[in-house]
Amino acid sequence: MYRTHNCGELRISDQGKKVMLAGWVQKIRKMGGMSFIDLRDRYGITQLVVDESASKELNEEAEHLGREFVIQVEGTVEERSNKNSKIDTGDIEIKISTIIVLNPSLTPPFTIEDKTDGGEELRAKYRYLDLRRNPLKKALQLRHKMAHEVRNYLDNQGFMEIETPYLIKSTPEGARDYVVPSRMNPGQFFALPQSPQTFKQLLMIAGYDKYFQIVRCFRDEDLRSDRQPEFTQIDCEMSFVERDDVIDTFEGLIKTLFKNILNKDFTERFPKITWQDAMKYYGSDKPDIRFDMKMHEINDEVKGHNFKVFDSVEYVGAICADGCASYTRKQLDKLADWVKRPQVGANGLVYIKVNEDGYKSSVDKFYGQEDLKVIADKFKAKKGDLILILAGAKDKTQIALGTLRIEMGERLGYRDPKVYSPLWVVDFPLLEWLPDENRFHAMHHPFTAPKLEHLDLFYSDKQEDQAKVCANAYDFVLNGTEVGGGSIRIHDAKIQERMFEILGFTKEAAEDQFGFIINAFKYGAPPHGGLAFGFDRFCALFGGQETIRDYIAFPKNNQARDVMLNAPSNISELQKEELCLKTVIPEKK
RNA sequence: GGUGCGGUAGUUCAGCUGGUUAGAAUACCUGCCUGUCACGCAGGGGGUCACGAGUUCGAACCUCGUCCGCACCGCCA
Repeated sequence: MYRTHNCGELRISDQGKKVMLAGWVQKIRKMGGMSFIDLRDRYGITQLVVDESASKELNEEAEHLGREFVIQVEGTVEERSNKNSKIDTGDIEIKISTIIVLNPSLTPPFTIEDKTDGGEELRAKYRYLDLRRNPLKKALQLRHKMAHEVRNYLDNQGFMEIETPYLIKSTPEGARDYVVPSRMNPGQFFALPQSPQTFKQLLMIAGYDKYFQIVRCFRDEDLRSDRQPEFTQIDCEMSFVERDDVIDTFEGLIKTLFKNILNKDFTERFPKITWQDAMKYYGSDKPDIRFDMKMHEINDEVKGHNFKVFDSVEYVGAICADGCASYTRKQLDKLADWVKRPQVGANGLVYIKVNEDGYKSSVDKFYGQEDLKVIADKFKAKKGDLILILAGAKDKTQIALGTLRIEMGERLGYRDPKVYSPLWVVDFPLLEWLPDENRFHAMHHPFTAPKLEHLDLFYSDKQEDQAKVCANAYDFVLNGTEVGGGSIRIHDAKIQERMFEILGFTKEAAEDQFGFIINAFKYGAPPHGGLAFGFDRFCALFGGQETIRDYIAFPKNNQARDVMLNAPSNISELQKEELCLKTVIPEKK
């Protein structure tokens, strides 16, 4: 037996007990005749003490311990003379009688503390040491609890968790696939799933009308702080449902998570806004509605004043930032530079300050006090507010203004990670035009049903009609992050065939890529729909973080490498031969 | 593919306009210390200034290239 208790559970009520503990040496404080040792495990820290009553041997043993040694001790629980209110076990200490070093440790390359001195790269290389730190421990605990709550809720609702294969067929739509060569089928490849989309639909056709799976998905695309090449979805699908049935079911799940994990009650229904309105008022399909600061078009208010920039563009829009009229010329110039960076892409920035003594704008030459007042009133601007105006092509400028809105919200402290503002974005466009490829692609995925009232447009020959078709799709958005998305699916083989037609598939290509599901639709496919949550993002948001890396035990770095394993790596010539692979690395220009 | 920031002691960083024996904090080692919990005090060791080329009497510092990390844009149905 190594231990009778863990390092986080002993209390003053255990006083006098003989106990055995095992764990890692967090810190040793030598005080001359006596030593204190902080012993750590997953559950907490318990102070061990070796004092004058201990033998010489024990004192010596204690002095030769180092950080992160794994030790086992025996001793008696005693009340401390100096208590430490910062830790749960702070009222007691263990007066130890024996120390056994189970395993020594090299000095770790960074400190195993809540606030470590290690940089990200180093911590990634020694991930197993980083995982000993509290913040990561808490993150993984949160993730475990979330997964547990999800399974519990969905099980109670009658959902079945069914596993689907990881070795599947590569398809041209969507993200780049990770592929796996097949030894037994020389020259051919499996793909790892970007999501179990088609399988869950086949399960609906098979009659498993409530399915879910907490499942790994793979996408070979560039990384971000909230994007990993392998990530986890809570993947769900239901039969005999309409959009609001799905939304209701999963709003229930989300509310349960909020209640049981964060103890937050959401009594109201989550708001629903259309994609159109999201773009119009927030310049984003995943609006952060923790703060208002809505965008408004001001074409009518600004055109016809001989200001060529505004007169010549498709769209002029603005936001009103509370209390920012105090911005200096220098600050405004900097902000103008910021919006002109390629990442934002605006051409310039016009401002109106609402000062005590009237309006002051960067376009006073063209607009009088009355003109500026009309604009300010549209935003209900108060004295001290700052109106920021962008102009240009509508789509691009709305997005740029949305980016500026987020920046101003950030600066004004409106993006508190402890405040949660969930919403549903609905009525996405079904199709998106790809000018470079001169074709449509499915905005969500090619199995998404068009809204019934748009079927006429869907069957129209005109591309401008097709572009107007709305999808029966919905995203769940939390604090400006897309956390979930789904749709009612096509369950009619004819509509599915039409969809592939619009997407530019020949009959043969559609048959080749998706024949299995088109065929399945012919054998009694029920109406169905579902959604999938990005589980890593969900966990990160609940933990108040923007980056998902801390919520994944062993994540990849920016270059999609595992720096601890040093993977990916080369394989042997024999392996390559068996897999019919030959290395050809294209030369760089 | 692109933009920005960065790479100096085990670690996190400072190092100004090119001129030093390249510093600080922390970690580590040694000694002292009987109530610490960011213990304290004294001392010590520790550097391929990412790599390569160039400019210069002289480069951690300037130029060019390469590599690596992070954030973002493109991309991610």
